[in-house]
Amino acid sequence: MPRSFLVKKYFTSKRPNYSELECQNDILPERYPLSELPGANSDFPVACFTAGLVWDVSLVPQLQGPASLSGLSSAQGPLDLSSPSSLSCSSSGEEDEGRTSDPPSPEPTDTYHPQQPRSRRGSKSKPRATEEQRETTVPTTRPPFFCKHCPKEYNSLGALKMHIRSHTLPCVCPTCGKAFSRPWLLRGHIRTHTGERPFSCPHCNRAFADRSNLRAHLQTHAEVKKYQCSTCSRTFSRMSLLQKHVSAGCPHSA
DNA sequence: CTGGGGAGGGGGCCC
DNA sequence: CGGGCCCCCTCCCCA
Repeated sequence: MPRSFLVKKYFTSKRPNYSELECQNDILPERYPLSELPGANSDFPVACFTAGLVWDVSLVPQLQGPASLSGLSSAQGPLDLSSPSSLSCSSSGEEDEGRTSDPPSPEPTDTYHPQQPRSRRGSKSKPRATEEQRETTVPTTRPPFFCKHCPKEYNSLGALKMHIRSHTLPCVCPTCGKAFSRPWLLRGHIRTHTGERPFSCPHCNRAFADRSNLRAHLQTHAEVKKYQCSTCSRTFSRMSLLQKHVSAGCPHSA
């Protein structure tokens, strides 16, 4: 979903790293929305094979791990259509536990359980390196914060609150009533109603409502794609395709 | 069956 | 501390 329809200020100290995307393509992204394409590393494709830019299937954890912890995908339970309240999200969502589609936590106790040590980081498949580092190098002195809806835990209240929104889904689409955890998810969803597609491909005429989808699309233009089979060296634009390739039995594996 | 688009979710970072 | 945005990932569906 458009996680990025919100035009943003680029040129700030922090820039999105699109080099990964574009380096495999030769054209400069003039039509890229927001003119944001990175200082285009128009490196040679091969140069992109650095630091894991091309995924080797051997490095991929067990395909399809517990990946889908997003039990919310079908979180379309009974929505509270009574108060669409435009695009605004009811910020008091943390309290109304009724809307979550997640099964209640086995331990429906309180939200915070300082002191109870549990496994850190209970979700994302691939934590960012910086965070990884931080966690290993900086001894966490603060007690973890536990979600009362699920077993997840966080080191900061802010992170926990953010997570809880995925249970309470305070942002409701005024058009169809679908609920989302964050305002920008809702705004992206609204694009599906309006048909707005601000992200156009610099290589073809296609346009997308979601930057992530454009990014995936750009892979289809790349000669050398991001995900590579360690056996036959064939590359794929998506992890899922690589997984299929492997599970279907790479012709070169036997 | 494969490749690709559409839609959505999550955590982290910066302001 | 919260909002906004980023990147990454996944699932579903269709050509």
